[in-house]
Amino acid sequence: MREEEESSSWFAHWEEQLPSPEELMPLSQTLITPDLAIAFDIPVAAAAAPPGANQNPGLSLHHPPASSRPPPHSDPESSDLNSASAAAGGDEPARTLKRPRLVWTPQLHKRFVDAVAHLGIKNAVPKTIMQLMSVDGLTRENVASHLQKYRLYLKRMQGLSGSGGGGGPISAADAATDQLFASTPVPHHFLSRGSVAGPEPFLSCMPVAALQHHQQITAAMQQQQQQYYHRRHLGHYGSPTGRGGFDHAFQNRAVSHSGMHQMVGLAAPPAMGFPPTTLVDDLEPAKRGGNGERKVLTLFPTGEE
DNA sequence: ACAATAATAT
DNA sequence: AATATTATTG
Repeated sequence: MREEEESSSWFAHWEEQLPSPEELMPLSQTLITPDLAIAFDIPVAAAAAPPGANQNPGLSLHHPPASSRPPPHSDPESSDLNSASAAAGGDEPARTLKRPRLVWTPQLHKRFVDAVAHLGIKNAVPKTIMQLMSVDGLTRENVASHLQKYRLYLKRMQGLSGSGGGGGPISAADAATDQLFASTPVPHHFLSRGSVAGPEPFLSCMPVAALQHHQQITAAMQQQQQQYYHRRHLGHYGSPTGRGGFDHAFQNRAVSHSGMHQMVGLAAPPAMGFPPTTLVDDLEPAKRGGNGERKVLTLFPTGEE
């Protein structure tokens, strides 16, 4: 039982373990790739920003595959990385930087489904869903993209559920694809074909608002986290359950690799049914062959479900 | 001008 | 395969 104490204290002092920004700065330069250095515009010349006072809301992550070189001007000017042309210390950084891919964890998806369920298919549109989820850092496009896929999933389900006689063999690919979706119970009426489902008697008129102000803060934190630790792969514990069993890959809290996982606890007003959530950098789901290092963001549920 | 959806790209 | 991004439409 003493373990319980330890487990509860694993986060008690997480702050103390955090190195100062100044401490990390030099390290970052060493660890991060030149690309990242450019993208992040490491403020070598700029005063290090203390936690809580981020220099800028910009998120960035340079993408590796040099395929995205939008500049129509035929001048990559790639040779210049120290300079000032990009953004010298402390000033508004490039706003054209990309954020890392969002990873839809089962928890995050749960929130998504929850929101959709409460809104009703009718009103379940990206913007609204996003707001209801109140997950900072989550963008409308993130939701839209996921929603698109989710709809396909639902269609698929309907298709093989109503059709008589099993005409549509579910390809193996599909099964694998739906792992995420399978992890969350799909509200009955979702599958109801042919008609809409009104909004649940639940939160009918929820003053959804005032939730998007944390975005900048967390966004910055995400950025820092990305700079901070260089995680390759911690190994995974979730057993590859052959089927719909998402073995919570979230036990990483037990990992004692010198890992620096940080959790950002953001206090936010319990506007709607669910407590707000924050994005946190976590371990990656595991990859099989061929997937190099990919920086991603995952969501860690601050509240339980 | 904005938001949603569809289609396509990475 | 999973997301992002772009294009199209309402």
